[in-house]
Amino acid sequence: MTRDSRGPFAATCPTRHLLDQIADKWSMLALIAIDSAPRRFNALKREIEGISQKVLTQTLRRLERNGLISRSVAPTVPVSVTYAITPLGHSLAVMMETMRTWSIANIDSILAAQSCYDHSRSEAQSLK
Amino acid sequence: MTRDSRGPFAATCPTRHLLDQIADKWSMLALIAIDSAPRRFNALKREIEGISQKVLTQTLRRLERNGLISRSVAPTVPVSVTYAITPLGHSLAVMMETMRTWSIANIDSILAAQSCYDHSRSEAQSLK
DNA sequence: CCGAATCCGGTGGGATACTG
DNA sequence: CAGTATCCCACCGGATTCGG
Repeated sequence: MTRDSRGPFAATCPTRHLLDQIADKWSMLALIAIDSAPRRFNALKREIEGISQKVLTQTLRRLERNGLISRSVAPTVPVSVTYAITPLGHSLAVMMETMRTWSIANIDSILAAQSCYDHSRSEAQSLK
Repeated sequence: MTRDSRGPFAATCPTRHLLDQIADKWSMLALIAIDSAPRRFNALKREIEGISQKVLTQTLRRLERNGLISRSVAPTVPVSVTYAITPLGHSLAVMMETMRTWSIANIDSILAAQSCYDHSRSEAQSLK
């Protein structure tokens, strides 16, 4: 965990560092959502189906800490908080969008591979 | 959790489905590693610093199930198992490589944002 | 060498209630 | 509205052992 001269998989390389921070589905989804337009907290919570408010808060904090989104508070009553993408975050979101496109184009191949795999496994199971 | 017509963040859309499967750092690292060249199990374990053999096995199984890598067993003694990338997996790995390039180019910005964020937080802490 | 199986501690994350 | 605080439990993943 100390030597980092052996390539892109050493524990201390930039790739690992980035992956540690944003390689989870909630971060990516939140980034995509905010990239399309600035959003309020509850709007995001409603839009990202299945996320809890606790996890959303944690996710937004981490994205903000990494300089990928910005958080601005309007001193109204009650307070309204808006999250917006930063230039850095947008350049990352572009790649997320590419992945989104890819997933739509290749979902059928993946589903087919899954059912094929599961099918061959259940066969092996039955003749045990 | 049932209606998927409201856009890319509904629980059942392809993006979510893909993210559920591969949006973790180990999957991405393993995919990049295998994409560069076919590998044996222990070679991967040695290369991907910090992963346990249990988690590596789980990760490889999931990638295989999704048709992103292939697993071939050579009937030698002892058995030698080789993992290789599939065309589908390669097309995904290309994007992972793009992210890797991005992370190297932008790691300084991220690190700067982090220390800036942490610094302002510790200030707020001290005058509480 | 490649993996399956078991045990087990830590923690991620859900549910709920409360605050400014 | 936008969180924070607390409880609590499932499951993730590490260590170890065993098998082909």
